[in-house]
Amino acid sequence: MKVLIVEDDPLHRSYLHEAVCAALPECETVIEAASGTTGETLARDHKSAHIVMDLQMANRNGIEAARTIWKERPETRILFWSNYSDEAYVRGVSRIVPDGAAYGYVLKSASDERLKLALRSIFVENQCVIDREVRGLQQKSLGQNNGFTDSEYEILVDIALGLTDRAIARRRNLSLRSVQNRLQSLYDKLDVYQTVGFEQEDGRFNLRTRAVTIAFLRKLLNYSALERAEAELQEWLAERA
Amino acid sequence: MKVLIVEDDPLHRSYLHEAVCAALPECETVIEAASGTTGETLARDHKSAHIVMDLQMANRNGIEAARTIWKERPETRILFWSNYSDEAYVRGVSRIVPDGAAYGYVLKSASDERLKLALRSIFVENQCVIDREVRGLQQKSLGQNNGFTDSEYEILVDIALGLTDRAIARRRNLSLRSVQNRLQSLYDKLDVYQTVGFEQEDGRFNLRTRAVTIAFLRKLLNYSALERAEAELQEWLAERA
DNA sequence: CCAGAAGTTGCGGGTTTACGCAAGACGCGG
DNA sequence: CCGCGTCTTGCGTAAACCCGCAACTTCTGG
Repeated sequence: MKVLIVEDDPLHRSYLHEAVCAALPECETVIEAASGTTGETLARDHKSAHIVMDLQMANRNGIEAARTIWKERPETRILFWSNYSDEAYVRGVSRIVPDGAAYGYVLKSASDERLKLALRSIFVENQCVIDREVRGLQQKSLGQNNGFTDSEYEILVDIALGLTDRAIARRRNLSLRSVQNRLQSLYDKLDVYQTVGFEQEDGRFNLRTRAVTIAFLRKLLNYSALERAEAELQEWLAERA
Repeated sequence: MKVLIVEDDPLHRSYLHEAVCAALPECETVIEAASGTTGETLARDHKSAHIVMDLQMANRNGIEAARTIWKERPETRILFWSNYSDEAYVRGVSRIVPDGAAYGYVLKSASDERLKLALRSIFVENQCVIDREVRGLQQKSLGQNNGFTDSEYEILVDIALGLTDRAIARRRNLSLRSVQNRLQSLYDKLDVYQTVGFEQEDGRFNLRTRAVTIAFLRKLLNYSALERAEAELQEWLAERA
């Protein structure tokens, strides 16, 4: 077995290296990549079938890298190893995993034991392993009791990018009013309407920007999600030139 | 000499521990804290004069912790050791450092050598050491050729929080129009006006939200800056009840 | 002391947002 | 086939936002 490690931080990388060797005696080669892009090319060159991938890396982040890798060979098994369980990451990952693929999501705060178990489960048993905490988020966002529907999430991203209502309407093929409807339900769910003291006066927030902020604070959005969304936007803009 | 290490990540913490011991043979005790809050209390209990502090930690981030520590004993020497050199962090730090205090800012990507040098410079020689890259940012933001003035940065934060023009006016004791002036100069500097294809049509951005997004993408803002700003806002709201 | 730069305010008007109201469109179990 | 809930869309309005124009207040260097 050959395992590819994609991880920014040299400390974490060497820790992972050891963990892999300890958990998988049948693994005879470990390759390391220090960035998303080199991870992609190494995966291609070595036809890697077993990858451990950090999310949040400096250049190209883990989700991007995983997407291109999975696009080329969807049966690749990837274990995501991340510091955070932001809903933005969880959504990002579950959006790109090909159906039937085995993957895992383990937090860096997990114990050695847990990490090793996850390594064996995915790479040997070909089974999905998703951290309890992350799992919770998934449930919540899929079962839409408190979570956001895809259309709400989509429009959240759109306003976060700074698009006008009209621009969103064009992009998503909707009428202006529909865009605004979706916005309203987003505002409802995000609970943007805290009238905020300001004594007796009106003193409301600017709903649009406030929604983005709250989403950020609740980790529905984060830097990497924004970055990806911005890239998609630029792409979309380019192809209608 | 006694050194206090405040750092989330166990790997980084033990790495730091070793680095401190190697660089400072005169250091007989090393104390470790795994979060900002325990860092604060340990600093108080031990009257720590030498601290190495991570920024971005899960609960209370490094800037908060440093602020309360410096408030109690401004002559404390703190070396910030961070993954990123976001302008938001740099601004955050330089906003709270007491004048005359010795402090340092070293990136985690720096070599062992550089880290050890910084440790000696600050803790033994009582000298400021700021990473080249970070220094560049400081220059740029202070010498305001391309950078932002304080008032522009302030208003950036205010709209990022989702305040309305009127609310900002009240908070900063300005007229509505002045707020809007500052907004305009912010928009100029952030270069929000890329009309963006959309064929012949108007299709502009929503300037307000777009400004926030661009600031995020350029790391003028980041999660921890937002978090702090939000806390300050709530505080301000509370004290006018 | 004055000219000029920089920042603050008021006024006015064009545009964008937020949202109530109401008419259709679509899906789905009975 | 009908009724009902969930989207979508249009219309209209009040508020918020963006910003040009122009009068004032500080400041600052000469």
